[in-house]
Amino acid sequence: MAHHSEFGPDDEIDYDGPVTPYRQLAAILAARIRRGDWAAHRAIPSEPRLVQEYGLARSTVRRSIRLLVEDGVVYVVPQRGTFVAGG
Amino acid sequence: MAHHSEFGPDDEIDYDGPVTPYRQLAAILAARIRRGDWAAHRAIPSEPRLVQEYGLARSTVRRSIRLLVEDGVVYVVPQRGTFVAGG
DNA sequence: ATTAATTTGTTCGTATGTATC
DNA sequence: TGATACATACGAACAAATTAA
Repeated sequence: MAHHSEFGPDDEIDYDGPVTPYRQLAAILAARIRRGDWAAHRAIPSEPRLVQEYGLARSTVRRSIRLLVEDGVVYVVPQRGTFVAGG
Repeated sequence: MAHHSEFGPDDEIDYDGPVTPYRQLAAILAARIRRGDWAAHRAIPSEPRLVQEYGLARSTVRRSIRLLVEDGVVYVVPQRGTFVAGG
């Protein structure tokens, strides 16, 4: 039995589940940030990188990032990258 | 002779019987879920798919699903699909 | 100074779900 | 029954800015 919640972020996208892929990716990235994969004001992987890593379309990846921005988890610098928000 | 109850769910809709088609479909789907065709939190076939598979109108299919929701067998996620309920 | 590579920004088209009328 | 709306996902193309060679 896993030690995370029923719909918690795993590391794989589930297309047949009730949670949309873009929300799954957002949860995954948020979890990785909390876990400390990237520190505050450090860049998370680029959009093409996330596309490759999770097998999603870029438009979907961008939707995830938009969600994370709205939640104050990350911020985007145009033509530069997406960075972990923080104190 | 079949090994299910007298009016139990078959895999075909009987239009001449006493049970309404939408209740038949609901029973069929419930049986398929019990049988393990789809696990908990997995999507069941889409409405258009069920329309095609069972030769029913979409409104009828939706009525079946509503019944299954009321019975706690499945739950619907708007703009996403219908999923098997489960602990 | 040029060029190429990288990264986000934008738009279009197609497909599939459910929701609604 | 049929049509339309809304949300989502994929794919592709191009623009704009930055950075590195």
